[in-house]
Amino acid sequence: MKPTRKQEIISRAASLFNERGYSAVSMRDIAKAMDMKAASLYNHISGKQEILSSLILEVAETFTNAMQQITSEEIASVEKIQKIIEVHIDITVSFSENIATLNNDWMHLEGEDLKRVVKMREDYEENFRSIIQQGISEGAIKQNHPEVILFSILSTLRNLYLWNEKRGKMDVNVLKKDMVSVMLKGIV
Amino acid sequence: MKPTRKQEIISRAASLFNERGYSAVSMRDIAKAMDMKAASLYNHISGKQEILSSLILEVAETFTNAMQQITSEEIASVEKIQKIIEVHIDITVSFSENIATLNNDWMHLEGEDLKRVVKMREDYEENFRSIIQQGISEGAIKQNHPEVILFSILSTLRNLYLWNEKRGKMDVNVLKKDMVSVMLKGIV
DNA sequence: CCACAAAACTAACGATTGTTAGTTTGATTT
DNA sequence: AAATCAAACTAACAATCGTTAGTTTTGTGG
Repeated sequence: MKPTRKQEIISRAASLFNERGYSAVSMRDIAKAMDMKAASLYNHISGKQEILSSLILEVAETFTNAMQQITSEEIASVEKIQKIIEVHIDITVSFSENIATLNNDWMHLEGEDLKRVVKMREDYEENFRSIIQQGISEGAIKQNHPEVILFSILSTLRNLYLWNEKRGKMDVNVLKKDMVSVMLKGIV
Repeated sequence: MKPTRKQEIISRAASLFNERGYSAVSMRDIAKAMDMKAASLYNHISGKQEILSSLILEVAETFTNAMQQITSEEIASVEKIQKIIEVHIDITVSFSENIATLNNDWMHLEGEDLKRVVKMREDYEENFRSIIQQGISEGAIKQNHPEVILFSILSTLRNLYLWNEKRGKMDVNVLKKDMVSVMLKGIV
């Protein structure tokens, strides 16, 4: 399916947001990238804020759904963490610019959208935290501070999108294997 | 020593940059946080860009110096990585808002400052990469893809600043021990 | 207490911001 | 060929941007 004009606008805007950030990109910048005038954008979208929220909500919901799926599975905690890593890689491949916008510009969301995204993020982290804690109490995960484990893995996963040139040359399955190995078993 | 007026301005501006990003913070916002009018800021600084570049250059040079110090030491590669982790934690404690600005707003630097910061970043990564590669060739580090190791550790370290409320309750030395353990030896 | 300098102020500038109103173009359908 | 409608356009708006010029206030050392 070829993308609608609206989808094109959102996609080009995402590239610009990722280069300079939401606030530094004007509607005229987006229009220029589309080869049109700023006013014409409003035939397709209701405003700058709609571009931001559709970029962010799309990927935030994708992550939420993936996490709920994994949480509900009846497998060992370590296996759940492995699946989280793999699903992060998959989503990053498909939504790399949405993720960049989520990471960098979520605070420019307004009203209900902002609340929803913050809530989804908190829930996501809480689910992840539970998995780690269960792994520790089962003895499958070492007794490090759970927050340190959570933070280390999540930081790496959330920044995967920064890594697209190098990742492009690397097979996704090899990447998954290496990431899982480094994060679960360490490097020494 | 009590801070100069200029230092106060830069420090308050850093807080605002971290909440909303450089582009979304106006000189009038900074002035309001200082309880003065925007024009008065110019008695102390040459412009918005000077605030940004002094925040970023200060911490970028701190990292560069620390890395050069570690590189020059005659210790095992794994020990070097451990020192990098520890020094990142120390610098994050002292310069957390500078680091946030470096991470999020470096692209709004202009001219020579931008070039310098990008160069320092590349050099830093290259030094880190060499240490990892030497560790692998010595057999002290597992044969994962070096870029995966570099990226995983660096992502975690660069995002430490996001973690200040929780870290505040945690002893820095305990944090260092846990971080080193998680990143070097894994979690399972 | 006066002189001087540092640091605040008011006012304004030209540029740019997101957005709206009203109009024209161009393609498709009747 | 006429009618229709989506999608482009021009023009303009009020607000805000970083910054400058010129003036007044504030505090300090002689």
